[in-house]
Amino acid sequence: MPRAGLNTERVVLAGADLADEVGLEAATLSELARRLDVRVASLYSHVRSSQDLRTGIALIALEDLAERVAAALAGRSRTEALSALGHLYRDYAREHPGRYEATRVRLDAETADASAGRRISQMTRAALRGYELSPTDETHAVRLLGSVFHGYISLESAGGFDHSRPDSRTSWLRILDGLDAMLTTWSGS
Amino acid sequence: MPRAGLNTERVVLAGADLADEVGLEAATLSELARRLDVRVASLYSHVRSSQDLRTGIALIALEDLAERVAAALAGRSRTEALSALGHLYRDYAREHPGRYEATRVRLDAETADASAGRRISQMTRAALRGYELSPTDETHAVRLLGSVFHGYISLESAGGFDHSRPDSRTSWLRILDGLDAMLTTWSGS
DNA sequence: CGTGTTAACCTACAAGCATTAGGCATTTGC
DNA sequence: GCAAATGCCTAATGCTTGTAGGTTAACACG
Repeated sequence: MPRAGLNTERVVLAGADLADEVGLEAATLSELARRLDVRVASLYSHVRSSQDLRTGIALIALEDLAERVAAALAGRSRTEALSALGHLYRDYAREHPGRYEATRVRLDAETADASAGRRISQMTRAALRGYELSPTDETHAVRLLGSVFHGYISLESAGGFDHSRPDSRTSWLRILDGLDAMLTTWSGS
Repeated sequence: MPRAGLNTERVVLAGADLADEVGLEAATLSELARRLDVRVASLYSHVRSSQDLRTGIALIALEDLAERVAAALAGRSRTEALSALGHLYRDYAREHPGRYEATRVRLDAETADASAGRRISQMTRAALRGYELSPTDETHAVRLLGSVFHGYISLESAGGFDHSRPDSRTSWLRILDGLDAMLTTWSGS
């Protein structure tokens, strides 16, 4: 019988696609094996554990995001950069819900440090430079943006804004606008 | 042999406590049965399913929160109300991490409608009245606050702000301050 | 004080997932 | 063509959820 010809990368990629389809929770090794037409035990040659698969998906997602962040921020600053970042995250979460979910799994310190996560926060920080905040406020701002982006996306994907007016996109625009104004105000304080 | 004397309320309460201790994910019916010194199957007399238990925990948590929100908002408006709300959520999430997590489980429309969640959003809306926003902006503001609170708490509890300066509380204060300023600005637009 | 009903609890079982151990077969490098 | 590495397998264990159906304690009532 012919082999599937798997390796770690292919397994994790297939895992990421599966997570996008059925949600991270439901992206089990069993289901993955079924899709790859392979026995569950075989996956353990490529992935250490179920948790390890999730970590792998998270790393892929962070790489994806870092790439998009870099592209989105090129040549932009302040209002434009902020808006680009906001839309980017929201779009990514819609396009790749499973991968996005995975970015919230806890990584141990070393893994997190070696991940694209660091690059992302550095780029975000750099994008905020246009607001001319104090270094401390820059940190607060990075945390604020992370919170709003993640929080909004999370509530939205949980269906929190469905069936209620105004539509979600309108709120999103208004919020990005508000954040821009807020950071502009921070410049002076 | 003596009976444990359980009923739905006691089981769900014990489930909530368990979730606070070990996390919502790890609060399984098996573990719960172990703690209550009862067989797993017996729990099915009180709870329809594992998901049903989680829903029950969510409803408890929403009740808890509604109560606290009501107390926190009494006699406060604008800056004070916003700050009280912010601290309240953050404190609750620290005090009852499992219950807080449960507030994020998807509820079906009827359940959500009958839950304390509605009351919470109504009270939140009322608290914002002091900013004299347009009805539309009031909705945007409720969504923004929900996003920031949930997002920050989520990132913080995932350890995102550990081992980095300035400490998390300082950022939290700064962010609440910024939100207040932002809503104040919205009044005029 | 029996007696019947209800509710609490049980045993037994089936099915799904994660994980490990150990073995066979296909590729690949030499 | 052969050895080593790699890919995949079967088998078995343990944990979780969930269902079916049986037993017994508690309690109200004649």
